[in-house]
Amino acid sequence: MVTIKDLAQQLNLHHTTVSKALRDHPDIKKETRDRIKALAIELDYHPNVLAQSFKRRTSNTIGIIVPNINVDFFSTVISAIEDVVYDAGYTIMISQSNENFHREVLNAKTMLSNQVAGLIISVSRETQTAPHLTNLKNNGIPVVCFDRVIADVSLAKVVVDDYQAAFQLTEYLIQKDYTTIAHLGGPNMVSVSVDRYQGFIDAQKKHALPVHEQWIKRGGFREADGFENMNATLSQPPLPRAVFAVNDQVAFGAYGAIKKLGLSIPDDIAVAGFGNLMLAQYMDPALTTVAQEPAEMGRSCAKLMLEAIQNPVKQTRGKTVTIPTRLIIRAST
Amino acid sequence: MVTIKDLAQQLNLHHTTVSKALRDHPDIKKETRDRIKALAIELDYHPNVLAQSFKRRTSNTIGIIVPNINVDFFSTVISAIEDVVYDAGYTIMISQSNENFHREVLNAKTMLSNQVAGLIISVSRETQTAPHLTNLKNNGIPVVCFDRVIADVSLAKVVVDDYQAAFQLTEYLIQKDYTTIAHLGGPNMVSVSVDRYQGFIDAQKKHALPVHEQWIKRGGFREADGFENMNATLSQPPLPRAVFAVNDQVAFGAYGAIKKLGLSIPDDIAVAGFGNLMLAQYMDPALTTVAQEPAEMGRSCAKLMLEAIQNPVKQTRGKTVTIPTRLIIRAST
DNA sequence: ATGAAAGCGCTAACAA
DNA sequence: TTGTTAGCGCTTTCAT
Repeated sequence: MVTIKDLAQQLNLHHTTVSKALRDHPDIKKETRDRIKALAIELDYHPNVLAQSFKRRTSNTIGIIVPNINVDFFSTVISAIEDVVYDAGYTIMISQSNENFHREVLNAKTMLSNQVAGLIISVSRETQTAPHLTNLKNNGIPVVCFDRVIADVSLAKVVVDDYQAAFQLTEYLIQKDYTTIAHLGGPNMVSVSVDRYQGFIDAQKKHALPVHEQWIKRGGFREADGFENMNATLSQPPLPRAVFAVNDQVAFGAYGAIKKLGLSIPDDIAVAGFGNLMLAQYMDPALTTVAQEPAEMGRSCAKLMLEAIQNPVKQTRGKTVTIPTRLIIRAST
Repeated sequence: MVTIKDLAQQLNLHHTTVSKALRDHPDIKKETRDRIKALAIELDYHPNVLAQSFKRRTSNTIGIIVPNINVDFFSTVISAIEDVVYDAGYTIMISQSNENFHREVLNAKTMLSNQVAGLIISVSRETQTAPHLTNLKNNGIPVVCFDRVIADVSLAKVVVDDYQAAFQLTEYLIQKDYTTIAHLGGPNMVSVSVDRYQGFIDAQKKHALPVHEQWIKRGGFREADGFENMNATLSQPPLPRAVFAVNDQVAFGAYGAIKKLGLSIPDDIAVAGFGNLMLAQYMDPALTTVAQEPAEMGRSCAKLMLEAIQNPVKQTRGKTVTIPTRLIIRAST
């Protein structure tokens, strides 16, 4: 690998001169600068970014931690983040928590050790406190949480208004005359589960509908969880007229359980999800759901991060951006 | 951020002693080592990985370049890579070429500048030569290509036998008595397009079926490309009895075009894809396709890379790993 | 306009 | 067993 010293030697200059020239420092006169740059190209010089970052005590890398890359929502967010930060000269470093708090803490440590310029994270379902994140903040590294967030005022956040979206969706169901509605919820302590659940409850209260405990289930975010919980619901009459699932995967699981009994969607039981996975439109029947605009979330995360990096003082403390959702009505309701 | 010098000072030791102790160097006696480690934990010391990598002249980062993270196939591969290399102490740095050769070259340069320990790449559809990759090789950085590869003997590769899989799928169609088969192909110069096409052709030749030029289309990898090319095929009678699409997305586009005319799949025209996206099983009718085992590909890429890093001499030059495929027969044929 | 000196945090070779 | 010296490639400050 050719270094600035190699360039300097060949041109009988000092390496500091070369360093300045390559960065267009006004000290160096145009002619010298041109000679240096020409040789740099000729010898295929690449700056050692590690050395630069080391010296600057911060890198051009933005860390991202998600439960799993291989989830449409997360990969779309990440893709959008990369698109934006790339244009600003940053690269992204990714790790997966695999929904494991301990691993998430290790990931955060690695990000710190790697002197990332900032961290964008959607926390694992086990994560309930944020010392590993505030630790980064305390070391001057801005943190942006998205989607699944932690209630900590010092962290910037990009979220959808899960409560509002769930409220709106539930009202729509009620207005369609589905007055008995079951809920297939997510894990207890995850912010999105809680907020969607609360929106669901409050919409029913607003319309003076009784909430039936036996129609409220909790579980995971996966198809299998939806299948299992829907089976449980179906085995305890009376049956609800509609089901609101915490996300689309869970709704797909519910489809399986309902169809297995030979019941019709939506004639016997209507189903609504949350997230608008690509699959949702192709299901039979197509699934009513809430679009979350993950690309928009990613862009917001990236912008917020770049802002925080450029503004290390105020660091957009606790700033929260809410991305609008869209109710998408399809044949399943 | 606390450094080894801080630790050294507090313990009245030299920082090199601390450095050795933290790395369990046998020079340092157990008692001193324990004192040092205890203080390191107490002060929440984190090694500056950038400084370490800078010194070692290589990082613990493995670069990944893909056309787009937000494609189920790629995100699954990446997820598997991360799982494997994480256990070996590596992190991953990702960038997207967005199917653009120029950007891919820049990405590769960035990876080089960042002193990545290795690069794993699936090339853009515009990429036909590999100087940017051999350049990395020449700088001692191992390169592993996967799925979409470049014919260059010096690069390690992880692929599926696209030719063989397409051949097998085509034979299956023929054996089902679909004797007139159209092809919705991918871009001209991409390895997977070419190989799948050739398998398709050769299987027909083997069974002495004539190949009709008007049933061979070329295009992109997206749903819209499939829709467009299928429309073109449908507008020029006679119609084929079956269609083999270069991938599942293109097959989905074909579904749209066929259904729009009120034709039935598979009664009027059978459809087969390639890739086994999650969607494929949910389509109506469920899509016959070829499973590619992306997670398996990812694990192979990671293993090959770790091997190459540990073995910088032979560097697994041009070694090729072929991942088996599975023909998945569903209702669309 | 250019050069010299110093140092970022760490490790390796050598000295005590 | 511990300490000293030197240097990775780069940038910043100060001298020439």
